[in-house]
Amino acid sequence: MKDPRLQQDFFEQVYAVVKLIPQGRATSYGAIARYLGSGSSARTVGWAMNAAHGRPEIPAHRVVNRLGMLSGKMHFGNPMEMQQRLEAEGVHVVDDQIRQWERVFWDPMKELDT
DNA sequence: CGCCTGACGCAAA
DNA sequence: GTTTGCGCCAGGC
Repeated sequence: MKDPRLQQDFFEQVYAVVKLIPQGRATSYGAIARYLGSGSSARTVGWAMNAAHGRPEIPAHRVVNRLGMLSGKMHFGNPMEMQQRLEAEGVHVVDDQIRQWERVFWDPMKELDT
């Protein structure tokens, strides 16, 4: 990501991908980072989500770490909100971990790859 | 300014 | 096989 303009839009790019996540599916910070070309900036994606608060358009609950763990649930107003929203979409969560993660996982690289 | 931290992820020890 | 450390980008102090 050498273009400063793209860096500026990094968050927006993250949001754009997150908004594309289908209901009942979830992806990982790293997957989004790789899709955006910054494969090793998964943390920044997490930071972007942190800044996504107050953005109902952005289903932050559908973004978890690469293991399918709800690592960011504490950053929701109510830690259970993330899990509840996932469950409401048919994604079962046990012990802060998504069940059948392989099936639920939505890889933008794979799904949106041109 | 420079140093530290963070919703992560991978390599190395 | 488990634990530690570093990189990535942005923001706070």
